[in-house]
This record gives sequence, C-alpha cells and structure tokens, in this order.
Amino acid sequence: MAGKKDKFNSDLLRGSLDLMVLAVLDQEDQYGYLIQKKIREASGEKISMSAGTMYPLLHRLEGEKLIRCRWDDTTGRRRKWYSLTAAGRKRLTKQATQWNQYMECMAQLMQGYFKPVPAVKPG
Amino acid sequence: MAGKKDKFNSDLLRGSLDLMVLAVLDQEDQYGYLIQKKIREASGEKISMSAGTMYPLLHRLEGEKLIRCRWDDTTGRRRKWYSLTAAGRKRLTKQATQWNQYMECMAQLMQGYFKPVPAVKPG
DNA sequence: TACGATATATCGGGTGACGATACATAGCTT
DNA sequence: AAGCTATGTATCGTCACCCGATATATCGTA
Repeated sequence: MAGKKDKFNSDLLRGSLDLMVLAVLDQEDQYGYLIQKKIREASGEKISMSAGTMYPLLHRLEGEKLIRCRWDDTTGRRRKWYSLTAAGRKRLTKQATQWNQYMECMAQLMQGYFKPVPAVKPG
Repeated sequence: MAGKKDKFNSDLLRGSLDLMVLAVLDQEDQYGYLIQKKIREASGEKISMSAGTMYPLLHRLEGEKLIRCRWDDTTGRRRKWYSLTAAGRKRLTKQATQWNQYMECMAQLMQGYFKPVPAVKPG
C-alpha cells in the first residue's frame, strides 16, 4: 500500500505540461489518448493528465502553431494525430533551456537544504 | 544586453514558491521583504516574486499553520518576522521529496531528449 | 445487453501569480 | 521643504489553466 496513491500537486504540472507534451511529440507523432497514456506510464502512474486538461492544452498548442494535426478516419476510432512544427521544435528547445535555468535557480535557493542540481541540457 | 530581462514563466513558480519560501525560512527567520529579496538575488534576478504574490502566500502558509509570525514594532519599520512551525518543517521535507520525485518523472518522460536527472534529496 | 477501454470534446469551479494601487516610514538629494 | 527612492506590508481584480463532471461514439467481450 505504501507510495500508492501519491498524486502530484496540480501546480507542479502547470510549469511543465507544455514541455512534456512537446518533448513526447518530438520523439514521434502521437494522438491525445496516447500522449496521456505515455506520460502516465513513464511516470509510474504518478503524473496523470486528465482529458479535461489534455485536449484544451493540445488545442492551445495548435493555436500557437507549435503543433499541427491531421485526422485519421480510416478506422472506427477517430484519431487526431499531432506532430511538432518547426516553431514547436524551437519552443521545445527554449522551454528546455528555461527549465534547466530554473533548476539551477532552485539549487541556488535551496543551498544548504538541497544538494546542487546538475544541468540537464539536451545535446 | 543579452540574457538580461529573461523572466520565468509564472506557471513555473506555482509549483515551487511554497517550497522556496519554506526552505528559506528553514535556514533562518525572515520577514517578507527579505524573503523576496533573497529569492530575487539568489536566482540572479531571474525569479522575482511580486509583493502581490508574496504576502498572500505568506498569509496562506500561516493559515495552514506551516509558519508563524511576530511583529517587530521596536523600529520605525514595521516588520513581520516569520518562522517555520513543526508542521512547516514536516511539509518542507514532504514537498522536497515530492519535488525530487517529480524531477525523476520528468527525466523519464524526457528520455531521449534530456539526459537523466540525478536526485537532489536533502541529507 | 451490458460493461470497460478507447477516443475526443466542452464546461464550470477553484486556485494562485500578477500588476495596480494604497499607505507609511527612513534616508538622501536638491 | 520638497521630492525621490528604498523599505515594508497589504488588498483587489484579472487572467490562465488544471480538474472533475459530463457528453458522445466505437469496439471487444462476456
């Protein structure tokens, strides 16, 4: 039973959900339900983005031209496949950099409490 | 001029401001204005918590009995000194642990994009 | 037929960071 | 004296966004 139903604070998600989704889409094209599943499983069920969070988020990213979609109606299951745009890749890099900088700031602030946080920059 | 006015996304703060303030207060007692200054300087001016953010946050933490205050009216400057309660220290540990877990989850999710993120647990 | 998983979508509610604004004191400059 | 900046605390309205609830539809299976 230990460490079973520990869900993260919603506020933690707000700073990183965009980044997560962009990163997942950078690896390969996905549709919403798959992204949700991927994030849930990769986090060991710890991070669960609800449908009511995910679909508006995808629509927002699409509105910002960071991702684009195409419907797949060839099967009974209507699926909306998303892929990164060039702007999306650019944003991903920027967000990742910002994330790293933020981690460094946290390390500074937590000095004495936390051990230093190494940078985790992509290639 | 480069890298000068880069402010972090407000949403990044939402998941960590509580943790920051608790950690700062764990080091030594502070009053609001000092906390604000400390966070701003330790982050290299990158993280700036506005007064409109900080004071309601402190009141909220006080309402949750995580911190307690006492007024200092001995000088011309009215100062409200805050210190951690036992519950506050407990919460700090919990939040820090949660933060680390979240970083690990992010590392998993960013696999292939990010390099792995080492844990940054206190003691 | 009934149920659960798959798949997308919207809506209302609540939370919390932010800019604006207010007020008061201390110290420095003009 | 007047004006400005820094110090110090506080509240308010706005806005963004995560969430649970709800709706709709298909598919497999018992």
